[in-house]
Amino acid sequence: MEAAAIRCENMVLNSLDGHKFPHETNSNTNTYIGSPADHSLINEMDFFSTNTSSNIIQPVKKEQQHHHHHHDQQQLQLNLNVIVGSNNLYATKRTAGCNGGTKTQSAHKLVVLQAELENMKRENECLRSMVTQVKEKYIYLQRYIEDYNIHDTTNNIKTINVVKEDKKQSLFVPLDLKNDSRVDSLDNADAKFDSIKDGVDASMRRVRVAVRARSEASMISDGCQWRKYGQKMAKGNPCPRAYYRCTMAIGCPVRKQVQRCAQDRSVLTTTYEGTHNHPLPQTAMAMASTTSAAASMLLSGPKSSSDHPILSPHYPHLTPILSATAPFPTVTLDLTNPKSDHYLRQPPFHFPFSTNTPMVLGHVTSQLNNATDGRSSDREVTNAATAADFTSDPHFMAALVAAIGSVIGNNNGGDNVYTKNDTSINLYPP
DNA sequence: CGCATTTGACCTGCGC
DNA sequence: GCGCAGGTCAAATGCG
Repeated sequence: MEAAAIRCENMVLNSLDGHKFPHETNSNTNTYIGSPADHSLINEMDFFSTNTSSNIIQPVKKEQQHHHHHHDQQQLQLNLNVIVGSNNLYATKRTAGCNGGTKTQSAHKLVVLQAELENMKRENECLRSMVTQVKEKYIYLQRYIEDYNIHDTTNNIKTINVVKEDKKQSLFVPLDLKNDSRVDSLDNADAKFDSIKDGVDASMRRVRVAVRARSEASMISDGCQWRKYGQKMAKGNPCPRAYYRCTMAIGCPVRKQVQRCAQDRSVLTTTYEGTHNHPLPQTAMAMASTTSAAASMLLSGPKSSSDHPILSPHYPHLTPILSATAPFPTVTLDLTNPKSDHYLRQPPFHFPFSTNTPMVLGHVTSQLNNATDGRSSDREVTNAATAADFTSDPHFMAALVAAIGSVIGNNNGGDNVYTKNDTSINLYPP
């Protein structure tokens, strides 16, 4: 805070360089404290110098030499004296050697002080005007940066943080300006930065990827460490829903829900939410990259349908679809359908997760996440098109293939191919 | 005893 | 405004 105040003081003083003060045009009659035209520092004034050829007010050079090493500090003090007013100046002059003069001297002194006061008032006006200009320029730049970030929020979380941090470092609001309405706008801008960042973070955390798989275990092992923090009975499902949070790193926002399917108790639905903020073991990379890619896709929105891959009609089981019934955008990967034999010619596929019971990988399809309550809505129809666009994203599909490859345990290092140019998935080449 | 799990209470958003 | 459902918290409990 103190450093910021000093920096602002320097900024204001620097901004005064080259500025022409009103009194500069009248320098023959008076010498002014802190005048840019007179860079020699004046600590005290000898109002009663015997040197009649000089100006009325003479700087005391001896004092200047004594305090040369306190240049900046004393300049600040002098500016403070200017603001305080004439009383302090009068006291200063008394200490400069006034031994009590005649009435003529007092009258003369009064005239000098009044003139001094008037000029100081003008100087203060100039300073105030310059501070206002600096402040207005800052607000303009602030809004410019703000608008720039609003129009580029898809991949700029880091940008927002950097700009906000820089804004905090550069922000200085003088105490006597805090009641200014324009200063309040700075606070609003700051709050707006927070809301933008929080909004992005919240949306990142709310995007979900659900995996349906057959397992007799209470929870599939996906390579991460989880801690259970709650359990609830969900409506329409006699099986409780368990809530877990990632404990591999402090503050990791990733959470998951585990619940058995009401129609088929052998099916376990695991819903992931959020992105890990820490390195992951190899066994957890596939699933994490899938959820991360899905989250990114949902945030960036559907792409143009003009470049749809051919995989959707040929591999309908690899078409993730947004959930319409879930409260948040959700992509469900269904690994339970036995019709997968038609597509996957290497049965049985053993689930690599550390469940005690091997699971037969079924039809690798994606479907609406309505397994728990069977509800449907109009949103399903509208989201179907969105989901079709969703699958056209090569990054998401690459991550999806990686996850599926790890799930089915048949990823033999490069055989499972998905390329942007081919826009197709070849899980099992001939 | 420390850590993980359980479980009831509490909060929040949404629909009526 | 009220009730419901989903989600989270935190004290109580269990276990190694």
